Amino acid sequence: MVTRFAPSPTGHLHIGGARTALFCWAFARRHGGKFMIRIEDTDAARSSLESARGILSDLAWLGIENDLGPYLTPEGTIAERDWPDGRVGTYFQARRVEIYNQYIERLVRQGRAYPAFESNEEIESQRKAAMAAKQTYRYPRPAEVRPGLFDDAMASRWARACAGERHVIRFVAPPGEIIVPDQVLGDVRIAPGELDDFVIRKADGFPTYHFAVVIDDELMGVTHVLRAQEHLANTPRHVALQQALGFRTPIYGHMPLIFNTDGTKMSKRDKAKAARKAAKDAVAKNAGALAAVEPGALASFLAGENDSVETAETIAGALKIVLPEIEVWDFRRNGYLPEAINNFVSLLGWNPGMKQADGKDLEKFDTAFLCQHFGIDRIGKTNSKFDRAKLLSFNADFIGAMTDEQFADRWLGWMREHEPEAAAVIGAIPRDRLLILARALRPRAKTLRDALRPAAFVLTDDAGYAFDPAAVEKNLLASDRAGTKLLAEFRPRLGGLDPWTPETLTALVDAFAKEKGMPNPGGIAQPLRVALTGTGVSPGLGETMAVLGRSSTLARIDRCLDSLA
RNA sequence: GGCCCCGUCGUCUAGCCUGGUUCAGGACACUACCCUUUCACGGUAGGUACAUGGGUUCGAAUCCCAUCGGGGUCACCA
Repeated sequence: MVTRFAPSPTGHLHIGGARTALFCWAFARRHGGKFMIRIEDTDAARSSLESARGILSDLAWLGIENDLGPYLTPEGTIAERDWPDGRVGTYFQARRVEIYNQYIERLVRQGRAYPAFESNEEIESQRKAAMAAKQTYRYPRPAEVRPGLFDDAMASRWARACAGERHVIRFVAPPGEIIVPDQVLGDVRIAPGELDDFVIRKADGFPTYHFAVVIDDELMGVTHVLRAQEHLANTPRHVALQQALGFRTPIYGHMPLIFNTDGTKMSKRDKAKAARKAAKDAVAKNAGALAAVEPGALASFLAGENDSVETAETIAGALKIVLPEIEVWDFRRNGYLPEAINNFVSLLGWNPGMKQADGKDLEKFDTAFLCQHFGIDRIGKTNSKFDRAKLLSFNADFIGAMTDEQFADRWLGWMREHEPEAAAVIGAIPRDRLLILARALRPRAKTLRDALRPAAFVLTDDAGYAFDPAAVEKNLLASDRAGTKLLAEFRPRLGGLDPWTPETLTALVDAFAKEKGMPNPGGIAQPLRVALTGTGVSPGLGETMAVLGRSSTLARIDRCLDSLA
């Protein structure tokens, strides 16, 4: 049994693609088969090795490993794995053109395909005319083409093509009904005459998607094809081709689509939309808000003339907003965990249908579970919407389930990749304090990036943070500087505390509050918090002071007191 | 528009195949309350769904039909 994930390397790995890959992989694992990756780079203009590398990297990050096809070496180069007998060679379609051409010629000589010489423009104008007349355009097969015959007319067409005349190769669509067997949807029947003579080799000599897929699925031994439902309409073409070539038809399963919550397709354009909206708001409030963005680019972007992701990201950076995540890379960069993505995405269009011991639905599981239980029979038919809030909750749960050690390591690992400056500071903190920091941050973080915000107080030195005027007013100056006075009174008690731990520090604060007859420790905790972090919001004070250490804690209090004196 | 697919809480879904045990269960989100040193975490409680209309049947979320609604696709892109 062989399943495959066959991305075209024209960008990052889309979250929907991740689900497809995950399911194909899990299905192969479940049945002891092989999982293959094939790169569909027959669109020479749009494909790039860079994209292929990115997709492979995202797949590896998710923990999806292929048995066949390209993979990323530790050095960052792309290598390929083949069957032991080397029967496939390469899994990059652009390098397999000669193979496709052999089959093209075979079909032509059997009268099942033929060169066509109309220009793109001719076809395009005919199509437009048909559309204008509200009719479905179907390429009219030339009268001289006789299905199943390679006669003089065909031979002459072939000769013109071989002589270098610009042409495409079209497939002779079969006359009968086509049945697409689908394990998710059931048999889908397409009436006779629905298919026209579609192109199987482009004028540039590359096969079209339809042709390359059919040849490769056969040659690479693919037995099961799981893909998104947007491909369903293509499948009759593939079945027709398989029959003409005498190939077997793999088992198909078309999976429901994934949309945004508002029902629109999840696409890169969502980033542009979000950035444009934020930018317009910002510029309305303050004309100079986006000085960081090149004016010409900004103007055309705001006018909706383009959806440049670069411009969108520059704007997001300047405005400190987070763009909607669409691709795996976005989630990765924003501090999502692969286990959360895998788990969440598994539930889009599939469900294990099991109960936990407490009777609730089982919906938290890892990829090992998926590899044990995934089956086509439980793939749903209805499209789903990508609910970021639920993903976020899953991510938070995975973070919550970590130990402080695990969190510290993974947080740092993420930071080294995505926030090197912060990593330099946090990485220099001694291990014991780092673990206290992890303990303080972990319950407050839904993503790894989230943890950066409450960690702001350790990212600056003792004189490097600013005091939030409102917080200072409320907690230190109000009521005749009550907070300031308490803070000054509390400060000396820190001097002799031993040991300096979150627990002893918390106890010290509590004792002081009690001694002063406060109803709760807030009266001293809040002034202290503002002194130490500059704001009224921070992790628990015990942890905060423990991470800071005695000298920093005292220095920060002194600096605060001095600034108010 | 043609062809094709789909239709259970706001969202993801269980239940549907093998009608009754379901005036429909879970999760996320939401609301209220509790906990609390800020922010979070946590705890408890709550509201919200079988698209509509016809059949079939003693009985339908479950079977059939129609309507309506949503989606995909109609490239020398994949």
